[in-house]
Amino acid sequence: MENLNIGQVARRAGIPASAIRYYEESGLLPQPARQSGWRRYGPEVLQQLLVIRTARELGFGVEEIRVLLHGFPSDTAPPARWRKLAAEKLPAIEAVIRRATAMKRMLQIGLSCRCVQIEDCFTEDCAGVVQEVRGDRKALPVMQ
Amino acid sequence: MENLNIGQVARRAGIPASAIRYYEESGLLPQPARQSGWRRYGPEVLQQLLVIRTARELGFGVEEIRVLLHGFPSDTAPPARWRKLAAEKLPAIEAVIRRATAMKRMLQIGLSCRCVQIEDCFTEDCAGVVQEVRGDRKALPVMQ
DNA sequence: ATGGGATTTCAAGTGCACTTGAAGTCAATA
DNA sequence: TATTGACTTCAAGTGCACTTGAAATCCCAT
Repeated sequence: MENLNIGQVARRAGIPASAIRYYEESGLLPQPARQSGWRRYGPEVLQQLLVIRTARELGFGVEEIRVLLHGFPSDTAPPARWRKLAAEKLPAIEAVIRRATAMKRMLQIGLSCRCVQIEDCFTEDCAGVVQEVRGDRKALPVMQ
Repeated sequence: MENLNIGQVARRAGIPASAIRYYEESGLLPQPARQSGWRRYGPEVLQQLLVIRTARELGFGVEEIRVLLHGFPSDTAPPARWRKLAAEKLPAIEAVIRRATAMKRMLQIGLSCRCVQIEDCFTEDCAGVVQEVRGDRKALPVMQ
């Protein structure tokens, strides 16, 4: 009642069991207790999977998440981990926010477009929208 | 002087020539003029690639971008395309913005964490941060 | 006219994040 | 006790977005 097997965890977390095993294999999740071979999870795994899912949906790779959770020397206290992670990741996250906001504006500006052909959107009335939205031409750190 | 071959386009757009060919093959870019086999591009391709790159960096898939640019019946005027795209994509983009903003706050909250072990961040002082940041547990449309 | 670099096509390879399949084991129910 | 469904491992497969390699062709400078 207190412990869950992988199927129950999968259902509650909204993540396939196969992905949970993959996360464990990738070092994102600690190895759970076993009962005659079956994985038994405590409730904290749901919180951990929530963190993992949030980070994945934001575009963090599995390896990056591993570093966040377990990639520091074990004597590194959480505050130091958070500082390092924040220093590394805040710029990328802010770039994501900027670009998504830009894309949103692009769509909204498109709503008032009066072009006759879609090609015109690149050369006429809508021209400048992309530039306006994304002034730079330089590569942005693709957070993917 | 007015027309560019693929290498020059690649350099100016910051996109590998191989990717430009791939975009053409995928129907994102129209087939350019040819001079004895070589692709010759007009300057508008840079604008088009800028749109493509912006969309890609925001997480749109190649197929989605194809639909935006060329996936409508040819008698569909741009305003209708924009409306359809906005209706379909604004929610996803807004979700990205919400989650990225949440992740940013999570990192910032982490900066004031006083946990002794990283596991504590899931159970003690930092607890609730993820929930606070990502109230729901339901699947969000993963925009990748 | 010749060598070097840019380009062509086509097929195959890559990396990530999983997913699927096979063959076997375990737990709960009839 | 027998079946059914959930679970196990391990290897292989998948989908996306490109990238790389090979062999041929083309442009330009010497």
